[in-house]
Amino acid sequence: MKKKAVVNDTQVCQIRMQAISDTMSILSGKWKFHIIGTLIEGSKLGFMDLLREVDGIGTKMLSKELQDLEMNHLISRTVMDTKPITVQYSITKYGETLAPIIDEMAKWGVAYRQSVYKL
Amino acid sequence: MKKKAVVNDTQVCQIRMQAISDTMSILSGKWKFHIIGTLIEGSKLGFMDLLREVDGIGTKMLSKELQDLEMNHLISRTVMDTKPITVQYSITKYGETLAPIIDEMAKWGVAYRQSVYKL
DNA sequence: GGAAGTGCTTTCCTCTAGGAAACTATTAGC
DNA sequence: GCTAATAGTTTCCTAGAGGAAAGCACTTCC
Repeated sequence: MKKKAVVNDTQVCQIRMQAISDTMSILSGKWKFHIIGTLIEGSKLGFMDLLREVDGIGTKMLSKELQDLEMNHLISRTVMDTKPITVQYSITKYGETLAPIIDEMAKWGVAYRQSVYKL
Repeated sequence: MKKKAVVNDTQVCQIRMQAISDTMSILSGKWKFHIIGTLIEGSKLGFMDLLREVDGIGTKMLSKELQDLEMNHLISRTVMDTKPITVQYSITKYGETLAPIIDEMAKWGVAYRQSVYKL
């Protein structure tokens, strides 16, 4: 008989692992953290604004990632009735709940840089 | 003249974004969070233990991810002088500093599940 | 009337992350 | 001698992530 997993074999762990997988799949990809981070800083931004703010991203990726995030209710898209049509993207209340994760990651990243510098 | 980015154009933001990128690149991939999470729970584990605990991972991925993590000083590898040679993997003090990030992600994932359930 | 700005979508391409399976090497037990 | 467990490495394959560039629809300025 095959040995069974022990450490992770409690319900709490299973749920935790599942939760982490969920979070990762929602925030997967190279750009979502940057987009969300940018939208948290500057609340209302247009497509072109984001294209300029998020360094290196292209139109296809931005468009796709924005759709993903909107589908998950993390950001909201509002078409404005302006002369050349404009769109405003902003974080939802729900999206703002990601701030603690982003903060922790930023904190850790900064500490990492410092620890590497010291070596 | 091309319009310039505004929101992210402060030093604080640049550093934050860089820090987030660093963190993401170190924790990139499908498995690192699971491996680290597992090692935080059950401090000392062998290769085969991890293979059983981290559900779905294969030998190649596990081997590669462990090397990555060791290179970044997040885990330590100790070869034991036993009859069939065994290896012990465990988190370093430094690796433990990731716990807050993992906790936040787990918390958020759990909340996400609940919010989806309510809709 | 043409350039330039808005907000995308679509096509085409490449690169790599990740999985399956086979293989190495060593030791212990039956 | 065969099986099983230890800890990996190597090879082969593919699905998908992501980039570059072009196209599309609309408007406004000069």
